[in-house]
Amino acid sequence: MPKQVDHRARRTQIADALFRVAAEQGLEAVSLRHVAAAAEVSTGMVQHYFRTKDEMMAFAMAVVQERQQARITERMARLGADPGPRPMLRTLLTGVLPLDDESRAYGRVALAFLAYTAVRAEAAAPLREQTRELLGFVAGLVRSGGAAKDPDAAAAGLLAAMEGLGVYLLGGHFTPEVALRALDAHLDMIFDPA
Amino acid sequence: MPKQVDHRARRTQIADALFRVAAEQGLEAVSLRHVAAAAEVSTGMVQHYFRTKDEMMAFAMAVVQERQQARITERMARLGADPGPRPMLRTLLTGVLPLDDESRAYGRVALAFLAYTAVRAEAAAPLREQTRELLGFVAGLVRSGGAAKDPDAAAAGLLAAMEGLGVYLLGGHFTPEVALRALDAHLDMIFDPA
DNA sequence: GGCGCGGCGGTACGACCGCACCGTGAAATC
DNA sequence: GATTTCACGGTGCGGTCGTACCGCCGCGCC
Repeated sequence: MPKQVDHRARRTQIADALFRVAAEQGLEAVSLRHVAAAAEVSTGMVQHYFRTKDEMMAFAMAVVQERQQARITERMARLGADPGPRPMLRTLLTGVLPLDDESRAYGRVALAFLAYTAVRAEAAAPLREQTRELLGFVAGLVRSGGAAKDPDAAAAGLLAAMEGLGVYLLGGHFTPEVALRALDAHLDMIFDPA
Repeated sequence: MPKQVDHRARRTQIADALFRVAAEQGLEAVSLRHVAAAAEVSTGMVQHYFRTKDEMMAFAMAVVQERQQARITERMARLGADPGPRPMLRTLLTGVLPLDDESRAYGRVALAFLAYTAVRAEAAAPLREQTRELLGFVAGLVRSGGAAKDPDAAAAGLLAAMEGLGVYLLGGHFTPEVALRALDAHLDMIFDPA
């Protein structure tokens, strides 16, 4: 056996370069050469770790999902034991929102992938699964709040509001202040109907 | 003066071809040749009406916006005189949601443009303006409903929920039934807090 | 200590891209 | 009816794309 290389680490490092390119210039600027240049490696090396561009894209999408998932669970874990459903929800939702520069960069990439999967139906399944799981989790929290008439519908609306706020934040339509105020107003309506 | 040609009509006809290509294969498949082929004209003709590709894209984006605006005002007009804020809002929001095949195609294109503008900041201004106007209108309706504590925040949340529901519908994460149920639950919370 | 194989760089190919630029044809003007 | 002017169609150029493929380098095993 020749030189030992951690394939997953190398692939992740290439995917990070892909994110940088996509966040700055959009997904259509993502080419093997550009990604290789951003990663400061040769195009041959990129090809060595991803046999085709589609394979690279699929891996990058999976990484985005994993990071999102990890970000959520990490934030939830840091919250401590059972702080009640509303703080948990708020932590979850604000954790996903693109409020700082780093998460805005990720958000741009995620949005690009979203548009990408809208046309390539076969790549949309994992995203759907993630939404489904998140929806179930949110619905459970809403239900335990006890004030919503239709917890499933409320959870779907809340998740959709978060997604929309994210889109508007990325487009610069809303400021973070407006988005957070809208989110809190929404949580008020669910947990504390006047 | 030689042959009389309605420039706007020709440009719109080309833009429609662009929409077909973008809806089926994504924005990255939009090239002068593909659009020309979809419009069943020569690439030279496309170039004659749009000096550059960017000009064509900008025009197409403007058309999407105009159609969206027209769709909204037409639906509102058909509603009759003063049916109250909640039915007006519901008509407005369901009018924008991608619930049938045609509006799903438009939605895919709009989503692609959204990701497009997330990277080209100079093209985002008209979209921002449209959101701002819509937000003002929705806020007025929410305010006249009288039940919301913070009408501006509620309007922002409602608009965001609509956008998010649209995205989830396009991605197939939500069925139209779920989306409408979530929307009605959201309107319930705003107009009829239990 | 040669050998083999994985890691990796580099090049070439065919396709497609945006765009510049040509030529032609026909309608309106004088 | 000559001329001007717009409306196209077609071709070619320079560049980038994804991908196939070759060849070297160096580590680990027999």
